[in-house]
Amino acid sequence: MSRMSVNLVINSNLCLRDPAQTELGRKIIQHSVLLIDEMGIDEFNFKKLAQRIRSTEASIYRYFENKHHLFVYLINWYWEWVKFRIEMQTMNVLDPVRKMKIALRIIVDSSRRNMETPHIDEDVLHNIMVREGIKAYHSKSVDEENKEGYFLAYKALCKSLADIVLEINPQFSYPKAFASMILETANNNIYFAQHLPRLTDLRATGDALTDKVVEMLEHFVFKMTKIEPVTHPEVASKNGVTVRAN
Amino acid sequence: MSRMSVNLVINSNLCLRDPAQTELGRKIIQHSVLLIDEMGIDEFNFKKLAQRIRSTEASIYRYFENKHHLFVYLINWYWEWVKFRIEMQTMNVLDPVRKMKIALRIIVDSSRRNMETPHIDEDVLHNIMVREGIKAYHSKSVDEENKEGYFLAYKALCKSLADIVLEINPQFSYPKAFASMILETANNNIYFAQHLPRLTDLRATGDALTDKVVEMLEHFVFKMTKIEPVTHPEVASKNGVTVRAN
DNA sequence: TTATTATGATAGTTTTACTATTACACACAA
DNA sequence: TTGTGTGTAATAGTAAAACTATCATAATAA
Repeated sequence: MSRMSVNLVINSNLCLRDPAQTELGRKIIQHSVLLIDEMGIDEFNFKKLAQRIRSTEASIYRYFENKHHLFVYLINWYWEWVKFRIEMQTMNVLDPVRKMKIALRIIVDSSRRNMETPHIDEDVLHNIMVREGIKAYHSKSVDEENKEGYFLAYKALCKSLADIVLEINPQFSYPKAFASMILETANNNIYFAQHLPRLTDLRATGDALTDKVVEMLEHFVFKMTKIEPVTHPEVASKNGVTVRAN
Repeated sequence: MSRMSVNLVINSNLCLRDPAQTELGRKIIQHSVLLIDEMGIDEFNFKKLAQRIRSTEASIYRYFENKHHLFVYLINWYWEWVKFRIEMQTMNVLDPVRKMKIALRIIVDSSRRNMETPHIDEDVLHNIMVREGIKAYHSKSVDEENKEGYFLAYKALCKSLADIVLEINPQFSYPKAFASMILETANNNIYFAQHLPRLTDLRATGDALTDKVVEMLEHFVFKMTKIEPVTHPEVASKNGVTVRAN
């Protein structure tokens, strides 16, 4: 099987010149991912990045207005990548429940068995997303940035997931809020398990953690959308639940 | 009815000297809340705060090591305040469902009908929490800060909520993950409704939005914890759900 | 060839995030 | 009274961050 090499299209407002087109641009992307993972977005700056890739601050500023734009570019790339994988892998799947399971695994997992972009380490980018991705769209300047279309990829991803929810249960009342909740909860529980374990029930690391997060999200999704049969009728009856045919 | 004036105890590691004890300290807290709300935490700095309160940078540095500590102090104060209100208002409530409803309203709403701390505008602090609160615990330095106990208030709040979940359904598999999800979802959906409406289904502002968020969270909680009777058996049967006595 | 583009080298500015020192007002204690 | 401690202000200064500007040069396209 040959390796695919896919070029995701990222909102061109986010960069002054397309970094995917040049050697230096790709180096900027590649090493900014690695550096931000190493030191966090707060410590990261263009001077350190320039030193790392043996270029200059001025050259980097020719690609990105500032580090926030570069950061949002990376987060956007991540969202596009997740959306792309979900679309690819659910393309010919008819059963919405199977579709949802596939989507959930992709959302939680960064494993790159099926795709490769040479200059981006998707696993490392996933780490950044889990730890600090939320900062891309929580700031005083959201509204302006939103107008520039910086968050279109996330909104599209949310819509994809919401659509699967509606396929499972067309009567579901809050498909978009539920979809965004699942997306955030996926990242949060990885983060909490790693750093603030009192905020989650999941105790594991690496692939085992991935599996547990997926399992939990499936439990939430299928309980909320009422696909799973009620497995504990004794609890249900204790709480006064009654189910009757119409 | 007389006004209560409650002094919440905040982790003393977060400040160099207790700002609640002095005139300048209280001014720092009061106006940092207002300034951060106005300009966002990124634009905010001690120089601007010093100018606003007609003091000096050096004086503010005697209370807080840096602006991140001040920020986490404020977020901590918020968590303590929410926790305090939940404890007060559910103290003599036996029914866990009523308890949950009270807790959810407090989590979503910042209305200060029942409490007052003269130098803190709780509504404005709630705005900050909704927009940027998440930044308090998403950084490269979480682990060190967690060791210093900076997030104890949030963990305690999460536990309170998880305990109510378990009171409603002692068999529930993920009480803590569910509690943290609800806490995050409350803030996120207010934020999304205001700034990224494609990420939620709720369309409203002000008190009407508060009501809708509470309604949605109740729907999520009671559907997940299986307290509400199944109201749409036709959907259930369509999805092949069967309920049988043991 | 000439013109254009991409990058590098260098230098400079402004703002941020601090640190250090001194002084002074005020309370309270000996 | 003197002395001690506390809280605040004033001032000055440093190091790094976040840019901006200019010029040289190498590669490349017309």
